[in-house]
Amino acid sequence: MARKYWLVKSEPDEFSFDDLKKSKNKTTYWDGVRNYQARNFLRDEMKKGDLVLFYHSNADPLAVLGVCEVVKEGYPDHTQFDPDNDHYDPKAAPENPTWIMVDIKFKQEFKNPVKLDAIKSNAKLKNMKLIARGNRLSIMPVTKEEFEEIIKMGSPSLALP
DNA sequence: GCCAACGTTGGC
DNA sequence: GCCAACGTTGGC
Repeated sequence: MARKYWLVKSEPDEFSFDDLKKSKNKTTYWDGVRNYQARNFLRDEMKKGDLVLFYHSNADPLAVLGVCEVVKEGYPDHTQFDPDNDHYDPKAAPENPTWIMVDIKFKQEFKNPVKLDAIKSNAKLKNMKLIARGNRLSIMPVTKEEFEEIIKMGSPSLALP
């Protein structure tokens, strides 16, 4: 199976790219996704070794900060069972979890964060879901071509395996 | 802070 | 199963 490419959004006030870099083993579990379409990506399609663009939403600047990698495939998001957690879901049952998370690991920080404006004005990126009208998905697939173009804009010298 | 767009909920 | 109401997202 060929490697897939993704983009995840995070509000840096909640969890920033820097927070990921400072996490233990530069790895975190991607909890709190409560959208079925995004859940299906987490559960069915994100595989170990897939590469992920890390985007800051509701932020200044609005930009892709760098790249991380899926290091653990979909497993139950424990926060759905925790009444004290903001993402608690009273309808979720441990024997049949509704919500799924993966683990991602920091891989590369861009020299130049790739700003939303730059993405919008790049003709090669005009079909990115990120800039589609009304898009609210927090996890979305990115094509190989789009991924490579973003890399080129962010860290021209970076060679990816 | 505004508001358009979208997903979810719940009454019928 | 429809759809109005509501809550959330996220750029501006």
